[in-house]
Formats: sequence, C-alpha cells, structure tokens
Amino acid sequence: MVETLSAPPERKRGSGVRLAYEVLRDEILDLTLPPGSPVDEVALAERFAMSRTPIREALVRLEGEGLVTTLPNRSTVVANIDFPNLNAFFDALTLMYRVTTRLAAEFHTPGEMQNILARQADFATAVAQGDEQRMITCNRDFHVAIAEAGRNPYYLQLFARLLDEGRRILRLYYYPTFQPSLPHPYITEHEAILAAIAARDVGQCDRLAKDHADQIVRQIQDMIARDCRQDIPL
Amino acid sequence: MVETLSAPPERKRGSGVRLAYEVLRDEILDLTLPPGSPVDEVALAERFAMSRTPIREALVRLEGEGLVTTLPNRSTVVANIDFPNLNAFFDALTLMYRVTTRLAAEFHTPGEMQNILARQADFATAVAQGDEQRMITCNRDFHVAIAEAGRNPYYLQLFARLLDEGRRILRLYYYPTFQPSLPHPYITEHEAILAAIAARDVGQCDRLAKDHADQIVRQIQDMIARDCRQDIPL
DNA sequence: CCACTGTCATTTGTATGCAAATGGTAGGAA
DNA sequence: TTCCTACCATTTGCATACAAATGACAGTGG
Repeated sequence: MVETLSAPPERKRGSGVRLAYEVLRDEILDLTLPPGSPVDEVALAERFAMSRTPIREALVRLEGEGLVTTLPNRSTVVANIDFPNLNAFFDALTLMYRVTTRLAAEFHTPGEMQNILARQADFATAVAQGDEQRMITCNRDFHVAIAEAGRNPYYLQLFARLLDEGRRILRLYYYPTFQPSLPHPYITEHEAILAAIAARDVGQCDRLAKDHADQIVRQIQDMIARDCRQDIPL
Repeated sequence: MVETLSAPPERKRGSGVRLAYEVLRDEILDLTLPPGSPVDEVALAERFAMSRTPIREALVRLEGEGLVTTLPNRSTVVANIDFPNLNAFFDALTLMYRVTTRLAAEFHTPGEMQNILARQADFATAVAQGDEQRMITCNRDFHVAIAEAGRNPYYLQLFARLLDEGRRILRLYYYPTFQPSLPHPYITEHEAILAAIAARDVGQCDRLAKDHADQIVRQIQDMIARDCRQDIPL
C-alpha cells in the first residue's frame, strides 16, 4: 500500500522508533497487551503508520529488556510473567530497594532531594485521587528518583526493570482487591524513608527500605494466595 | 552493489544478526574495537557480507547492553568505560559476587555443581598456560556458572554485564602488568568458594565472595594508580 | 584575518520488495 | 479412523532504495 500524497509523514526523523517503543512498552506494562499475546509486525506498522523497519527495531529493544519474546522465524509474543521465579523477583527487588536507598542517603544532593520530594508529592496526589494507575507509576518514579540520587547506574537500571515488572504484577493482582485505606501505609513509609535520606542515616534507610519492600512483597503474596483460593472451583 | 550469483549467501536464515552481534560484542570486550571508536554500518555490512538491516539490529541489541552509544542521525561509537563511576561498578560487582554465591550455596543442584567444577578446571588450565585472554573469560564463566546455580535471572543478567564490563577494564589494565605469580590466589580463592557452596555454607560463601571481590577491586585500583603514575612525564 | 552562510558529502532512518521458514490443512494410504 | 505427506498461507529475515539530517568546507562579507 502506497502512502497517499495527501498524508505526508509529518513525523520527525528518528522519532518513529521511540514512539512505537514507548507506546508498546506502556501497553505491555499496563497489561493492555497481556502476556502471551502475539505482536504482529505488519499490524503494528499499519497502526503507527510506519513501515516494519522501525517497528522491528522497537521490538528488538523490548526484547532486550525482556518484555517480549521472539520465537525465531515465528511470531513474537509479549513475555510471560515468570511465576516460578517470583521469589527471585522479590529477592532482587528487596535488595535493590535497600542498596539504592542506602546510596541515596550517602550521595544525594539538594537538587535530587527536591526531585524525590516532588515525586512523593505526586504519589500522595495519586493516592488522594484513588487513581491506581498513577499510584503505581508514581511509586515507581519515587523510587527511581531515590535510585538516581544513589548514582549507581547498574542498580538504577536493574531496579527500574524490576519496578516495571512489578507494575505488571500489581496490575494483575492489585486492581481487583483495591481498597482506599490500603495505600496509606506506603505514604507514611515513604515519608520515613525520605527523612532518613535527608538525615543521611544509612542504617535507618536500610531498615526502612527492607521493611517497605517486605510489606510490598507480603501484600503481593497475600493477593496471589487470595486469588489462587478463588480460582479453586467447588 | 548486487550480490554476484556465484556467491550465494550460504548462511542460515536468522544467523546473520547473531553472528554480527557476537563478533562485535567480542571485539568490543577485547578492546579490538577500543572505546570511542566509530562503528560504521556500511563498513560492517561489507565486512560480514550482509546488508545493513541485520547489522543495525545487532547494534540496537548492543546499545541495549550499553556496549555502544548511538548519536542520533550521526555515527554510533563504542561506549566509553565510565571511569567517573568506577566506584559504582566496584560496588555493584561486589554485591553481585556476594548474592550470587550465597544463592548458589542455597539452591545448587549436583548438575550445576559439576558445571561450576568444570569451569574452575578451565580457569586453572588457562592460568597454567598463562593465557590472560582465556583466564579472564574463564573466570567470568566460572562466576556466571555460580550465578546460574543461584537461579536468579535478574542477578545473573546484571552480574554477567558487570563481568563483561570488567573484561574491558582488565584488558586495559591487567595486560601490561601481568606477572605469572599473580593469578594463583584466585585459584585457591575459587576453590574455597567452591567448597563453601558444596557445603551449603551461606555465611562462608558471603565472606569468601566479599574477600574475593575486594581483592579483585583492590588489584584493579592498584593497577589504575600505577598506570596513572607512569603517565606523569618528568 | 576572522566570522558567517550556503552547499555538499556522508551517514543514518525509513520504506518497500522478495524469499525462506514455519504451522496448518487437506488429501491419500494403511 | 488415524497417520503421514505434500502443499499453502502467513510471517519473519534480509536486501535494497531513497530521503532527511548532520558536519565539513569553501566562498564571501566584514
């Protein structure tokens, strides 16, 4: 199909890949594209009004982050959530919570502190509005801001990836069981972490981060357990 | 340029990207392609006797691993070694040594233990032959085998990336100052780690891994310091 | 002599075309 | 009926063509 002359691309050179990448990534993490769903290149090309080439490049990047799986010479599908290794996920997540918060306490600058405070404010707003979507992403941004203040790009990248994967899991389990009173503990925990970072109290940061992580992990595990029970037919 | 009929591709479908990816990756980690050197797509396409498309895909993957940097609409270059953040590298490396070894002690199976032993044997062979190249890669494979036994893909991926980055750093500093007596401590340390994993002694694994990491870090730091001193002209 | 601007060469980003590989299906044989 | 085979539709992997963007350089004006 030839692009009609009346519709010139009107898209800056180099933005095509980013657009496809960001949209697909968001839809995968939102479960708009559920795990296992096929990702058809030509369909995406039509949808984004571009050729398959930038679509493929976006898919390669997504595969690098483990968000899609490519079956050679066959379709590429949205990556499954690795339930057998959920323990590994929790373990790594907890560790990253701890080390990034510790490092933030050690190395943060006033500007970074401002950024963290702003992210916490965003999170509080999302909680007040009861917007779960925004709560999850704002929570992510809050902890990413802390990790950035810790200045370790290796931890930052892994942590971001874990938080993204957590977004999928939360979206899967958190939504149905949401109650307005639930997230408030997170706000107070966040504020305690914030204070400990500002005070440069590394030990306190470690403890708070661990508790925070444990609480999140326990909550997710409870949700999964609850969900599993509901799955048993009588 | 049209591919002459006398030279059919003779290359299996789907292998082109892997070939380019693996060769380029190796050359980057070997410093055959030094940091900052430009990576020209057409030159690579000619060299590998394929079109730019698979070359670009390989480069995208390499960019995802942080091995090359793409300047938009301009050349892509081999990523620089991030010296200002070398501390972050050492910190993350040490942590990954510790957690992967701990997890291996907890979760390893006999088969995985066999694999670790084999990797250690390879390493010992490389040391006996004084082949620094092989020593570095065998050391990497040894620790990757341990990480695999720990069964945490998140740690495994980060650790592998760190070890690869370490390969570049070692190649830069270790080579000139190599002395045959140097690596022997590593062998004994590896054997101690091996024994602790086999005994499922988590605490001991943690201590040994930390010592091992500290020693490597200190050695690299010494080399860098020594190198800097030599750089001062009189 | 220096600064500025317009043109050009080079290189990337995207589009399109074609062929190989895979899964499915229909048809026939046991 | 069931299993095997051969074909076919679909989708990916790769090749090639073209256009946009950037840097360099030359030429001109100050």
